[in-house]
Amino acid sequence: MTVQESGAEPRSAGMKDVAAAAGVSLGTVSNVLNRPDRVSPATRAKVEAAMAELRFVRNESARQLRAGRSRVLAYVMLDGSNPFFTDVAAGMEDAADAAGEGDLSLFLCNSAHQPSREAAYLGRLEQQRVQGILITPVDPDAPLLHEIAHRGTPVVVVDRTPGGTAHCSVAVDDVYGGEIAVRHLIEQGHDRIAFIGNHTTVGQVRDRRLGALRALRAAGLEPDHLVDLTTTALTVADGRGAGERLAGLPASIRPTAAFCANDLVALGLLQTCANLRMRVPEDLAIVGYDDIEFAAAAAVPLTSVRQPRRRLGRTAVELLLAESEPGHEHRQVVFTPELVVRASTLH
Amino acid sequence: MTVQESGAEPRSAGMKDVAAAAGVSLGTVSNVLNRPDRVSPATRAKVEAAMAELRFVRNESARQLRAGRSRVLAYVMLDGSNPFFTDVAAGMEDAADAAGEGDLSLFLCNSAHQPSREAAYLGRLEQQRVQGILITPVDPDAPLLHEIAHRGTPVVVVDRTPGGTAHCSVAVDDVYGGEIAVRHLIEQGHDRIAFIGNHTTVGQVRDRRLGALRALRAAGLEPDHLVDLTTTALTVADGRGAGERLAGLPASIRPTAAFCANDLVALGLLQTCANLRMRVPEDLAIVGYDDIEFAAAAAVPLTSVRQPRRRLGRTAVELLLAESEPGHEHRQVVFTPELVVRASTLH
DNA sequence: CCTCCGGATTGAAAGGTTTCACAAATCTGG
DNA sequence: CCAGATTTGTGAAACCTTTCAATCCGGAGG
Repeated sequence: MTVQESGAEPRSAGMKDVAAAAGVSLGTVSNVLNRPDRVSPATRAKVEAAMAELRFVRNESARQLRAGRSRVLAYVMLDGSNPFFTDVAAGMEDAADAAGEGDLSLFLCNSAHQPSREAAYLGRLEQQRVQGILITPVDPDAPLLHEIAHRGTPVVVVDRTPGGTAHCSVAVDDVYGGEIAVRHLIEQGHDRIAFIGNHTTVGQVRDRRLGALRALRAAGLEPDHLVDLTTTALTVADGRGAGERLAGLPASIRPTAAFCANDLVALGLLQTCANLRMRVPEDLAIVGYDDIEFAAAAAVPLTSVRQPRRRLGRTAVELLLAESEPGHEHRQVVFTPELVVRASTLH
Repeated sequence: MTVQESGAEPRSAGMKDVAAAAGVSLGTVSNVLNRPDRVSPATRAKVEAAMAELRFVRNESARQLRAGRSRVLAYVMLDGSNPFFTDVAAGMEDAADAAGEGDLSLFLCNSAHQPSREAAYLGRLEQQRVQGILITPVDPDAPLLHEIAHRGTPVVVVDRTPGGTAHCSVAVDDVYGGEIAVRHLIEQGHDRIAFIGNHTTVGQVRDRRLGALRALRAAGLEPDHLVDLTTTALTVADGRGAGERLAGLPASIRPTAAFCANDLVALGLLQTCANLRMRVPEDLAIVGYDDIEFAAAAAVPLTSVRQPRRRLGRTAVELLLAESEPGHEHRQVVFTPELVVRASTLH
């Protein structure tokens, strides 16, 4: 009963072949695929048998060509090895699964901070006529994003607040996040606090620092109670380096607490403390940012500012899907972060 | 000079429109795109101007339809939030960039351990006629993979060793990895060693444990010098739990060292030690597996078995691209892991 | 002046699916 | 047994690009 025994695959079978094998017309095969209820059970069975026999695989390119748009969403992530972004992506997957009824896939693209790679992905995605692009861009104000949106592919900016209102976006209130972190430290009795991060280069970090200053002001402390330890990036190594500089300060002016621009930095700092026998939180209290899984898993569990990562991702997808609705207006959604207090700040 | 001012985009321009606008034939536009040297500078300029004017975006679906194959690779990853896999993916990106001359993109799909999601992605990718699929499967012996490969889409299995020789694969020698880990512990004077992991359910973990036993045997120790603390998965929480069980053992039989099936478990164990005031490595030496970035960044930097993660990814892509060569034979590449010794095992 | 040549351009076919107006077959109820 | 409604099935057009054989043209060589 098998149809062929030769080893070499004939060029893969299309609907035309299926139609011929089943003795029906092309249109009927299409109906079996797309509107099974419009076709009698008997013919449907015949067609399905033929499809199995011929190992028919639907040709997505042809479908898309006809349809004009694909059923694919893509997230161009800034850094695939940062747990923060993978969690955001997980939220997107959930939303895509839920919304698409199995008919919507999410592809991930990692720009790894490289503008050229980001541009290459964007170009490919646009040519692919994807249903929409989610992106945490290297540069939130790059004109390419506007162009793409303007040419008709919906774009949602994630975890960045683009200057204008040209796209939908989701973000977290970083000023507030900085504020609650430092307010907590002040409440714990600290009044000389290190800020560790690259606030001169990254907008997010600048905002967190502004929040820190606001908390000081609210407590009646001068801005110089915030001691800047500037890093070049936000890696564990940067945290270690900052820790050494911190330890090198004379005890009279050394901060008793540190607010780190992200958890990686905080973990690096924590490691230096362990090396130098500084006790956490007794000698130095530490607050991180992001509340990645490893923050809770550290030797001294880290107090951290939690961002609703999965929620961020889910919302981004929802905004994206809403773009196709008739009278769509771009929305800027801002979430509020939350302080998670753990041992690194509690005596 | 602009062509239209109305707000609504007319359905996006195709090559036909460009040809009309430039006053040339369709074929010429195609030549400008694909074989620019075959076209005179003058006409090329005209055509390029028209493309810019009309905001022409090439339609990838139509290209693919004609070409029969796309220039996309995809990695279906088992767990997007495990740094191990994101590093493997980074290696793949490098290789794809290098090999494709900007003409090959890698998309990431996260199955998150869910067979249904994995199957959905595989179906979509096959229908998309991607150039090849890289996958760390939920179940390495699932028949679906064979079917796909058999229907003509190249498949490379990553970090798993499928039973047969039906695909190319890249993996790491887990038996050897287990062996060097435990040999190291033995050399440090330990002779009662805990093994922490889910070796009954995961092939990789089973192999690591086999290696551990082999090291014991080589040192003339009985297998019962390995104390199994079985976990349900390999998370930080599992590590914490195992740590508590370990601490609960009577001192007379309590192991003085632990070999953890991955770094997450080791980090969890380390945290419990910190809580319970067990010193590492004095009271308990710890070896992890994978050497993720956080292993080095832990409060007590972890000794760990390093897998060549990026190399794994690069090689996988190379194997995949080699599949299209004429007389291709499937290859099983196995890498050798390497022990990275840090403070968690050194007095 | 004619032929031939090579570079530039053209036109048509092909690739696999979806859609839609339409034909055929079957059923409803009078 | 018939008109009309309903259910099934058909055929052709359309989607946009690439490819390739064929045509066109100006110029070189005879």
